[in-house]
Amino acid sequence: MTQMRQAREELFALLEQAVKEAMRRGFLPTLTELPNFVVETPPQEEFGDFASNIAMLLARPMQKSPMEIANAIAQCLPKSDLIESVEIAQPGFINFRLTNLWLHEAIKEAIERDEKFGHWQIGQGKKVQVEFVSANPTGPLQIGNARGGALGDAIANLLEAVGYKVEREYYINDVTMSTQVQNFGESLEARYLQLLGYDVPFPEEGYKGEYVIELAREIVNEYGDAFVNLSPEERRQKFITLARDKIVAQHKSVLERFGITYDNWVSEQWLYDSGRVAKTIDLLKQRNLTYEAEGALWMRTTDFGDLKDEVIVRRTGAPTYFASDIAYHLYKHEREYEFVVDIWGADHHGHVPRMHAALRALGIERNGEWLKVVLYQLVRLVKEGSTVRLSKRAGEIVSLDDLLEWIGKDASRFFMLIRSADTHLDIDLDLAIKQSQENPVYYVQYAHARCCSIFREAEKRQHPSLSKYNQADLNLLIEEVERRLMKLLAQFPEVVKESSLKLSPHLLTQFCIQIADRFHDFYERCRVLGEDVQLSAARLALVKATQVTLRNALNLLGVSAPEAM
RNA sequence: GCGCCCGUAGCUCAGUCAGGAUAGAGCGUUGGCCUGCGGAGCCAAAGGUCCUGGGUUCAAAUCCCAGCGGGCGCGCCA
Repeated sequence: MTQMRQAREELFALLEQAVKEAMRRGFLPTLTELPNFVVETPPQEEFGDFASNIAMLLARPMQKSPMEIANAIAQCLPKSDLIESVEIAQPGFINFRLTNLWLHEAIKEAIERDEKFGHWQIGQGKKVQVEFVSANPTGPLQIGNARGGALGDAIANLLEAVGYKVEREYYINDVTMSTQVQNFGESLEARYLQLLGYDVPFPEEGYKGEYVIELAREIVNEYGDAFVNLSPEERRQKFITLARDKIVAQHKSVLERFGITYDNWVSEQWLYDSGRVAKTIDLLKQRNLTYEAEGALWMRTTDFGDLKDEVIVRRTGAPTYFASDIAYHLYKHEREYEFVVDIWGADHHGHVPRMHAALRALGIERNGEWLKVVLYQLVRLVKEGSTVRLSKRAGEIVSLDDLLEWIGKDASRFFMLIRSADTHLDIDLDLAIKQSQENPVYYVQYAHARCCSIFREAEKRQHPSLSKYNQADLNLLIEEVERRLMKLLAQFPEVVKESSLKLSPHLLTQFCIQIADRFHDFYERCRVLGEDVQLSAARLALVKATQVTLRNALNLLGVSAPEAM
């Protein structure tokens, strides 16, 4: 139980008691049931620490004005050493200003729990899965994949923080008979032969990127002309496999540089080879969920909320992507996850109702809570005020490698998580590498480094407060900036919980910026290492709590928290 | 045509799911602050038809309906 939660719940209970007492004394009409009121953080500092809307919600059933009700409740509030003062405000809010006790407890909590500060046991160790990036092995990962990666990994971190056991999974869309994989293998084959001096045509719809030539060169270096004399079928097959393996290895490597390590890599081809796709199709048939039409096999997804039925086996006899994806989700289900999260680009949003329909049809979906899909919108890069244009046709793409080279891992991840997933994202490359306050990544990391620097300075000077901050008297923190900072730090566990349950890391990113803001504010006004040892110790405790909070928050986002910059 | 996402300050966006107070933040702009722990900083000001129009409500950026604008999807591609 965090201090913030505890304070909130205590107020909640006090309000309930007060209403009952007011009814008993006849100040208010008697109701058998109370409405679902809230105790929340008010929008402005001067309204106090917490506010409740209970009086306004009671106005209708009680046939009295909210102000009148609020007054009656305030009069009947039981005494509590939590509350400093209570105010009634138009149109009927009850505002509480609390004593600083809970804030002090929160600071101590941060210092004591250290890297566990902000963590919860909500997940009770249940197993969940987050699947993300899952690109076609036909080329380098791009900035869109980077957003998916940053999101997926941060969401995984957040779910871990609230107590789930999380597996990160990458689904390789490597089906060799798929048009794209075939095409890619053929492109690679053509480049290989061309490098060896053969005059072969490049496939018309082939992958024209420079990276294909580079891969071909690698193969020439490793295998020489060993594939020239194979039969065309054999050679093609060989190249398709080689292409897949090489690209998957590259993906793995660049994702590691991006700070992402997966627990599982699942191959779509394997779903076929192991018979899972065929079994899935049989299962759908058995359950009478399919019908044949126009030479293809369809699934009745419309019976389960989809807009149109979907083909699962083509006229050619080849199963569709939808079929293997059902097989894939059945495989996920077999592994007994409490729920699974899929991170997809917004261009896949048409796939969402299909998958939900299929899972409902198979009885896997329990009230829409098992498969959680997070869709993210496109990312654009902006440089000198204009969009960095991408032309896939010309083979010019901005890859994740490029992004990492230009702005580095921390800035990439931070910016990818600064907005909610379902909003378009512009990343200003000039801003992202700027080492100044304008750049939020630096601003936040700098705040952390500054906390560390204060401790370094204290050690250097052997400041006597250093050994005392663990038992500091936090009552000495009386400045408004100190209180504001404490209040924000106290919110951290709830922010973690909320961003986790909403699968919304950007809430945490925004929180980081706020902390940095208030910390710099504090730093500017309050000297930490001064002559008053007791005061210094108290402020050092606040700095430590800030450091812990920032470090934990940044780590959840996958951004490093440097001790010096 | 149908479906999904977005529309909030000059710019980029929080806030919308769970309706509450004078709608917030960062950047930019303007003006100010610094001899001590990192100026890689701080303060202040200006800046808004919350896309439009209806509806529900004591109360709407938030919920409902109808439009408008932008993006995406609607394939026996993945």
